[in-house]
Amino acid sequence: MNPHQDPHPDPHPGPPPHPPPGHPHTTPTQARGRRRRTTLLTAAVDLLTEGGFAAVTHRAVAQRAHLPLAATTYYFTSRDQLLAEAFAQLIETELTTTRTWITHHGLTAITDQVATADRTRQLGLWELYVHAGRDPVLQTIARRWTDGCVRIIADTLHLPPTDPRARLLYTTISTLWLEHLVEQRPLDEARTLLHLALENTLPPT
Amino acid sequence: MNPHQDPHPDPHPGPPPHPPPGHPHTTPTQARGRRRRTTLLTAAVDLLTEGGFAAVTHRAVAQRAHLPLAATTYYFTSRDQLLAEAFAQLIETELTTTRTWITHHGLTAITDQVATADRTRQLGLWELYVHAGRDPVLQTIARRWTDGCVRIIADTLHLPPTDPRARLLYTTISTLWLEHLVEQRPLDEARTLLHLALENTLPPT
DNA sequence: CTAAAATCGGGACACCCGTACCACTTTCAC
DNA sequence: GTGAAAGTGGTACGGGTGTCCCGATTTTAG
Repeated sequence: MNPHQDPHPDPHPGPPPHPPPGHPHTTPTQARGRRRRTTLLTAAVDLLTEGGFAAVTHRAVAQRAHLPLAATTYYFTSRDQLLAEAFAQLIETELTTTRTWITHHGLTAITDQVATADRTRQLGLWELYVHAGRDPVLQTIARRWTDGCVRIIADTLHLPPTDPRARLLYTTISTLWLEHLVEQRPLDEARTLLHLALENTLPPT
Repeated sequence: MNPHQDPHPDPHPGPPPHPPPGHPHTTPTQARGRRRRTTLLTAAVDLLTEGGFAAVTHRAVAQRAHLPLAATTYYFTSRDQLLAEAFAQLIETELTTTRTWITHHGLTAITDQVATADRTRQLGLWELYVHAGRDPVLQTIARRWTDGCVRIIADTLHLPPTDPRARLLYTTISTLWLEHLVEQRPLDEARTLLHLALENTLPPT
């Protein structure tokens, strides 16, 4: 990932009056800059969902955003940071999307939501999720993802957020989802198993 | 993945007397060659489990196997084929390992097996599993993996291989495993949930 | 023993990558 | 207005990658 490692040891330490000469690497102060930054970010998210993980390169992102190559290094310290922010944004939108879907269609319709949504998009999501196991920064984002999903299930079933039954149901849904995505197993099996899981964990009152 | 695409359109079709001049790309006829091929394969598996997915490059594999770079392209048509075979082998060994573990220690001890085993190794496994969603060849191997795991659970619980309860239990175990791997959640929670799942799906007789 | 087939391995090609450089323009505080 | 700060973008560098070429070597068939 890092061809060179710290080619500028900065022989004269001390509080830099500013980051190098230029390079905000955070939220820019000017309006256009902020717009550009978010443009780059959404371009990164799109690439992530299309070609997965390896498709998010500086050049590809810049081209997708119709910005020069140097813009990516200007607004983001490194590819890793870009990836992390893209991951976080992807997860937030995904969480709100599924939450509204479930409140409208009910929990058991989650199988249809999975079937409907963009397959490669979800593959990119899981790809990055697994990759998070090797990167502490991404790891916290991954936890946010799992917690969010469990929370949605708990809310839908009117359970307390920490009820182990919600957690348990999520484990089943998660695997069914991932298997459908990766192995393209038929949806009927997933539906059947989901109903079975619901009966097991929430015996009919 | 493919810098060039088919630079040799082979203007004179017809059954090639042999693959190009050399290049078996399958099991070699000579003993030494067969040994070399498996050496490369295990080197690929090792790299896969250490650095994940992106670490399996021709050069890295060759160096690990103490063979020249050209050996990798000689015994495997492409990096993708190498990856596929490494994936298949990794899964077979993993399946037999967990099977013997479970028959010795019982199903609920699976959490300890997960805790014991090499973390990066399992991350590489899941990484490739998700990647299989984009590659039909890997997809069949991924199915073999899931089916094998379900089969192990069914056998352990003396259930018929297609019993949905075994399938359901696997979904829970799978997610708990993956979450422990990626998010490094505490093992206690996993143990508790596993017991809960067992009680739910197999009510005490 | 000999020729053909299989195998070997060093080097090269073409490409893509992340990042840094640096002259240039725009924006903004005073 | 004016100078500093922020932003901009073409370009270059050093490195890694998959794959191929092709002469040299080994194995094997006849």
